[in-house]
Amino acid sequence: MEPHVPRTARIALNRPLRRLFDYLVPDHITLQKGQRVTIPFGRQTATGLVVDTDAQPPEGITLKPVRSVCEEWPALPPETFRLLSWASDYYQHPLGECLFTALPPALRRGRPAAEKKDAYWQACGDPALLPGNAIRQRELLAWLQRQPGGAASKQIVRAGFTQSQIRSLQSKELIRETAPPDPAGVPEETRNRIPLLSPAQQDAANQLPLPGDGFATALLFGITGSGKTELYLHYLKRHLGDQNQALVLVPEINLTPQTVARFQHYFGSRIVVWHSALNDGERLSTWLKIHNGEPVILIGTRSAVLLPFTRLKTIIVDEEHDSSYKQGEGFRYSGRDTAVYRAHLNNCPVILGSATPSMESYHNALAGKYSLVKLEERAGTAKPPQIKLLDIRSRPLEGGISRPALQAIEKCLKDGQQALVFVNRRGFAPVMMCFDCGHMVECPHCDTRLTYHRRDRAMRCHHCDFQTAATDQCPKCDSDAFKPVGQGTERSEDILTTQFPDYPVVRVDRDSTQRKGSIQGILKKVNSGHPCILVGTQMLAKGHDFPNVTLVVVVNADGGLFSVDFRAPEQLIQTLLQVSGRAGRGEKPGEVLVQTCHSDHPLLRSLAEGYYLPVADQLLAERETGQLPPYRAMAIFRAEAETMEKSLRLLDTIKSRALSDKVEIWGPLPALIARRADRHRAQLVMLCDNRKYLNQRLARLCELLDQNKQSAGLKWVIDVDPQETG
DNA sequence: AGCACGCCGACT
DNA sequence: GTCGGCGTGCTC
Repeated sequence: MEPHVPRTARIALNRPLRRLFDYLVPDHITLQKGQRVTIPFGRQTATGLVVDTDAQPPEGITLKPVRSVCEEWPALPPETFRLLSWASDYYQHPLGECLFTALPPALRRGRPAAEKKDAYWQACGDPALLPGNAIRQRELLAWLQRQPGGAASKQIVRAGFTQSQIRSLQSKELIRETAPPDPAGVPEETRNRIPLLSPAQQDAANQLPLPGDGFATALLFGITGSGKTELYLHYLKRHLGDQNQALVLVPEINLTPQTVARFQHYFGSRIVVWHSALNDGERLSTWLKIHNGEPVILIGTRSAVLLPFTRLKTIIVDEEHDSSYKQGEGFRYSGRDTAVYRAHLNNCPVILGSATPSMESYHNALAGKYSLVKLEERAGTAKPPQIKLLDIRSRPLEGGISRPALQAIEKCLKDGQQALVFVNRRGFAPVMMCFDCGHMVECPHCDTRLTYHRRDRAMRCHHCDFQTAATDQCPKCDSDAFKPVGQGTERSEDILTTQFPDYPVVRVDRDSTQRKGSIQGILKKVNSGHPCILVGTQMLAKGHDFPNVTLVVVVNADGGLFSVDFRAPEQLIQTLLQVSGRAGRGEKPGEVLVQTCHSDHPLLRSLAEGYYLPVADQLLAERETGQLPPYRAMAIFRAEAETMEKSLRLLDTIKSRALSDKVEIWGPLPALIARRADRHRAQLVMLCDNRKYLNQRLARLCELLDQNKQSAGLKWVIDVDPQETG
């Protein structure tokens, strides 16, 4: 008879540890991968996820038993589990933290996987029965009597009452629980409603890979205004099937009520959203829906790709080039790339849509890994805008705007149309400067200048939380000639207001849209069609549609042309085209004026032709010459410590361990912003034409770094496929 | 990440 | 004399 072999489970915890822990499995418990358990961990009790069963436990350690299972089913279904294991390995991030990011906050904290149902209350008694001192209870009862169909506890609390007042009224039987009313407002799916496609759209639609045909990636190159969204809607309507799930990834800024409403128009309550503004309850409820296999179409941002879909049949990644798909800290995954891998695991199609595809996706399309589907015709009768380069060398500028641009704006307004002034603020924020001694105020904790905020006359650091009141005199020489410089939107707004006093100037940027709902007000005003000038940054380039804008002026296009960041030119071109797309939708043709000091720059000249792919070809050629991504895989080691020497020394040891003729190493060098919040930062760039090899090297380096304990205060991270090279 | 253990400064 | 600062080390 065999000796009794105890059953064990290998468990991952939500801790920044590149280690797993083994536990005994009591006889009455059976476990499978992805299941959530409660375990003793040190002196505390923790929630863990089963990663493996009956693995060989390390010797010389007495295993503790698993305390209990949280639920009988795996919180992470097999495909989701494999996706996260892959991501942990690919991005060199601890498995436990990766797995836990796929759980809603409630489940991370060990709460049960059940919805707390929100009790619904209805008034049913006479307020006269209440004692005279129960003023708030009487008010609540009166309030509740005014609510037709009753109200949820949540609403009652929001109206200013408390849970204990509800309980008191319940015990006196003056209110009773009722069934919640049917969710109103969201229409049911209208089965035969389907968007009408133009011949060009239909042609593109016919080329897309279908669910059921297995894994395939399509790059849908659709110019702005070509109607990609109709295409998605049509595709899902035709091919998804009513029992299946679909995932539509969008950048945070594009997940607007308008977008959601457009999807709801065709799919009603099948549409479900996932984004950063959801609260814990909403997150849990949506997560459970997805896990249960309800046939939803989920529109979500980056992290939606990690949800536990069980009937996923199609993935769409809209604006696939958008850099916000890459998480910039912690688990630094790319939502887009993870979506492609998910489609592969799931054997289903994935559609990457963009008017300005990323170099990565375009390269894959050219290499035949992705199919390239083109949609190069604007929907309706709209014509593509004319892009003109306006060389501003030795031209006088007012608030950053040249005479010819002002004249164009004037003409546009006189013709009864709207103009959009785009301030490309990459690297241009207003700073306070002394015009006598040239002094600029720097952050005491970072190697950055403080930026000036006119609204509250404060100077702030964009890299830490330091702020201070702006002074009227130069803090160094006391001169009165201490003024904000730079090309902030506020400056341009001033100039335009004085130049065109008869027309409204509407500023659209972070500051002016922060108040909730104010963007709606702005849109309403602008969409009324009266001539006006819109001034803004990045926000203007994305999402919102301004059908009456016929002129776009780009104040400053040069920021990205000669940057140290190899992705800057690509991002510049994408932004310029994106903002150009704001001009002349509908009947009116658009004009775009790009102010530049380098009108002979090949990229800009190519852009002025109005077509993206030739510019993309040029950008790709530059990447190939430099052997940069996507031609080689890139990873960055970043280190920070209380001194630069410490950071550089660590990276030097990493470099010596990583040296190989297969890997090219740059640095170590201080980061672009070398000191941030009093920490000194440096980085080491690694390039390799064999991604697998680089990945193995990185894994080995992590192992070594984990074994040798670092001196205190020294922190390091790996960024695979970095978006920011500074 | 937590949490405990541990060894040095200002206090009832 | 002790309360508590956060440096260091460990968690199956």
